Amino acid sequence: MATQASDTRFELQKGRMLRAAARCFNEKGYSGTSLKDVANILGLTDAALYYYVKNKEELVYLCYVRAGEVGRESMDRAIREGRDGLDIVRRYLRYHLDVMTGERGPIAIMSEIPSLKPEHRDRVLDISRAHSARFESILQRGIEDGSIAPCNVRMTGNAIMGALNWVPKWFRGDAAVAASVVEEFPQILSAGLEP
Amino acid sequence: MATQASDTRFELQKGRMLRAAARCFNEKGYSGTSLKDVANILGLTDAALYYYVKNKEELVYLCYVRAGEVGRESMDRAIREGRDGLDIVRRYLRYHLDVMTGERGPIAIMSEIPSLKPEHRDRVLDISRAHSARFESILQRGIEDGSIAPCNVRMTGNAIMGALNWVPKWFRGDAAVAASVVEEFPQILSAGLEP
DNA sequence: GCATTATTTTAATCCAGATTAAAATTATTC
DNA sequence: GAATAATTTTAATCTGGATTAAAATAATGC
Repeated sequence: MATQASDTRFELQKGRMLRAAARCFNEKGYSGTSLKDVANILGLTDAALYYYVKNKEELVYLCYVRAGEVGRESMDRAIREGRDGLDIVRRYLRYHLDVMTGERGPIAIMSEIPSLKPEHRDRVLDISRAHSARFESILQRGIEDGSIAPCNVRMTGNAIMGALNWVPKWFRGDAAVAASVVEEFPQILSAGLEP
Repeated sequence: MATQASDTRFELQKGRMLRAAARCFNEKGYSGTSLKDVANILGLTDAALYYYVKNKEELVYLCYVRAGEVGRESMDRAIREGRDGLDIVRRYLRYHLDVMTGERGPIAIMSEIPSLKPEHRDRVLDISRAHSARFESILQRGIEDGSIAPCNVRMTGNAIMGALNWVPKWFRGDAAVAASVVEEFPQILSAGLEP
């Protein structure tokens, strides 16, 4: 057995597997996706996936953790580079959409959190809630620095994150559409925030 | 508001079943929902559901058809009553959210369309696409009558419908939150449309 | 009340797809 | 180029919830 963190081949293949799984889950739904479907994309047999993951539940869990990491990275970068609240929101949306629709995508929609085992479910919920809370605090910051009009940050956050999370539902990998999404979505979603 | 045969005992119970199923699917995910879960809410045994529905696939299908009908009714009413494009958009959002968060709700998130059997899947996709197309044409009408600023109606439609469709993901039946959603969401989602 | 129909339960079976163990292959090390 | 470790496959088993048939109960009409 390899020391997982250092073994590049193992980690590369595992990453490919998570992306293939995310694609399947988004396109075929959870129940409509068998391990065979995921394995086929990789040119493997379903049983081979068990070398990388304990079971299907863990596969889903890791897809969700990965989705969370990608979201956090986009937000980190936006906060680092943005000038004010509104600018950070727009950057976050752009960076995140860029990943979602690009090479590192797709990102799994978290539709099956409740069927994860308790520890995994709680972990994913924590990640998810922390992300929402961070986004709301960016909105709050924007209100305070005058770049965003006063609003209910909870509801506004729900609205924007909802539109964002729904993207994988209709986006199917078309590069032209991807460009259009990255270009226009941030503007569309943040237009209503201006004072 | 066709009440049709829905006042028979059979239809009433079937309606209750669909609402219970929608609630389970939204809260526990599709794979996390057994027929027993749905039956328990109704004080029945899982096998009893087969009196109302051929199988689980049909249960999901009917949840989605019902979601489509509710959406269409809200849109019909908004078009009937609205003054201009923007006003119709706002009314649609309010009417639809009112149903989603009210007594007739919840409405199932369509997460498992791909695992429906072909005829059902195609039917739901048709309904879903028609609904999106109608919404886009309302946006277009708003642009033409000057109530909405020129925009990419496809993308703007995707954004607004995404935020709307995501609501059942975080809304859990709290009446105070429901009031807040119905009150604020339409404004939040349409603020960016004004010229 | 009695016959008929509607609804629900009990008690099984069924089955697709997850999971596993062992064997086979492929890569790596020295 | 053996020896060892990493990866994948083959060929089963296992399993939980879906499904079904028949029997039991409740409702309705006459």
